[in-house]
Amino acid sequence: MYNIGAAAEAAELPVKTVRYYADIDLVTPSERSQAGYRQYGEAEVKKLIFVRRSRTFGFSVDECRELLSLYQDRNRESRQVKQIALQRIEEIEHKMAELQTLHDELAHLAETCRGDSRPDCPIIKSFSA
Amino acid sequence: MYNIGAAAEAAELPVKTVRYYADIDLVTPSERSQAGYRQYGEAEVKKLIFVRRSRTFGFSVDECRELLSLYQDRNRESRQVKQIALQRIEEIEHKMAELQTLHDELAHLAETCRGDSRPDCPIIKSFSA
DNA sequence: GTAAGGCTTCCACTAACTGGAAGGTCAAGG
DNA sequence: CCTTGACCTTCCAGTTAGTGGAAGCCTTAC
Repeated sequence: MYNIGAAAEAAELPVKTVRYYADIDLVTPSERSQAGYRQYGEAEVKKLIFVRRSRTFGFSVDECRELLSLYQDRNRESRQVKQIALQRIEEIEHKMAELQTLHDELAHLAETCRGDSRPDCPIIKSFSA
Repeated sequence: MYNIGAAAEAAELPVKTVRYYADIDLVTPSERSQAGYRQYGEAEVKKLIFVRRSRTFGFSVDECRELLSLYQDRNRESRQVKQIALQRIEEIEHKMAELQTLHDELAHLAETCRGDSRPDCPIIKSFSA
């Protein structure tokens, strides 16, 4: 069992955020200690990690709720799970393509910058033209 | 010259957001029409697109301001431009790796779902275990 | 010339945190 | 046993980045 601090560290999230997720019933601790401390198990930590990754890429908290439910709702039809997953995958692929573009733009910028003190990155011209 | 609606469409951003960016002086229209309409040139539209891409991947508005200034501030030292760019590239690569993980998780989920009405995606077990 | 659609400002609201105060808990050291 | 420091609690206020809607002006098309 993890206290909130340990769970937050394991999931690479701020403690405040983990507490917030508990408040909104997105990822709730499996129990409370006598003193009222939130206690998280391995499964909850995995959920937190999954949520962090999903949030990082623009899925709203409500979408995360839906994605999480893919894993949790055993009554959901397999077909429906598959459909939602495929839809999200498409979005992710679009995001990846854009991220690649952003990456390439910055890489090109970095490359063409000579790294010395001359303030004449060629890309500046191409952009402001 | 683009009116705000055309600029927003070209940049794939909501009109409201473009207006907001003007309000906070992130991307300002190059001029106003007699009637007070915001007028955007090609350069501003490119900036809007750049901002949208950057925002999509977790750069804050203030970070976008910095990234934009890489393109605009001709007095900035090339070395400094390069350093900021390289730093952001590292972040982007990290984001891409996580996005890939998320993608693979969902792809695996979709694959292992049989697509019929049986609610027994194997990944559910692996997750909740 | 009037109706539709786009533009303006302003103000209120939302989502998703984030910071800080006031105070309880727990393990370690003196 | 007691205290000190790190960690936990709730509650409330503030922030960021939009977003929705009202009231009203502008432009184009029939």
